[in-house]
Amino acid sequence: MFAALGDETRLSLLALIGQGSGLSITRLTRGRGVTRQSITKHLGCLADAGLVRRVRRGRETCFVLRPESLEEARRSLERISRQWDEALERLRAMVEEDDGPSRAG
Amino acid sequence: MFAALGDETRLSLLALIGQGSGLSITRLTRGRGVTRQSITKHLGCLADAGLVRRVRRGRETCFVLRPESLEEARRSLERISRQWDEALERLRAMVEEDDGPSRAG
DNA sequence: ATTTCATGCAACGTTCTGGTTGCACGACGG
DNA sequence: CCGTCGTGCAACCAGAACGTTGCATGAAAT
Repeated sequence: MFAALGDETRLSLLALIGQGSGLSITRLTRGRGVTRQSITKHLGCLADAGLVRRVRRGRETCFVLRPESLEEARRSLERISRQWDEALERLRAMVEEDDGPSRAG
Repeated sequence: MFAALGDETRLSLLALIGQGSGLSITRLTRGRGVTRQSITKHLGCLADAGLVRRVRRGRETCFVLRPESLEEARRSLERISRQWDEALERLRAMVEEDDGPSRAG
């Protein structure tokens, strides 16, 4: 999922979808200087990561955001930050004694 | 930066660094089934993305987390979610009238 | 029915990425 | 000093990712 977010095109695509929910592929392709197929692939990638959802509307395929996934990503990041905090606190505790981190792993 | 997070190895590396700050490259390589050089590259990638910082300690190079960057990533995600919320509200406003989103773009 | 529009699929080429090997260098311990 | 440990750098390879072209299909407009 972070891999899906890790591409410039996909990230901007995601932002665009977030702004105007329900945009078609052709619409999403405008002004990017790449072909529609390329965008289609990126969109597939985003959908595959669960970040967007495909909605068929007549002859066009529209995409809508799935905020739940974004939330999930944020939580992952938060978890890592939190580990950092805990590590810091543990470190501080160790410094109190003068033994050192012999069994740190 | 999301690209840096988008790799399984790097993500776990980041988590490990978060747990035991100040781990050396060789230490970080243990039990991964890949060579030290590979890990070195990943670490360079993380450092390049500003997610970790290199700290030279004698003959070994240790890595420490930079929580600020994680925070920044979380904010990006939050911004996109937020856009979604706003879009939703705008959409609702349109439905109130009975015209529909004809000039959505 | 025909034309046009929006897509989907598959094959292909090029560029990145992740991983490996081999070698050189600086730091630590005896 | 000498041997060992932990790194850094460069060359190289295989597989994945990005992007393109060409063609086929279903829906909307005329």
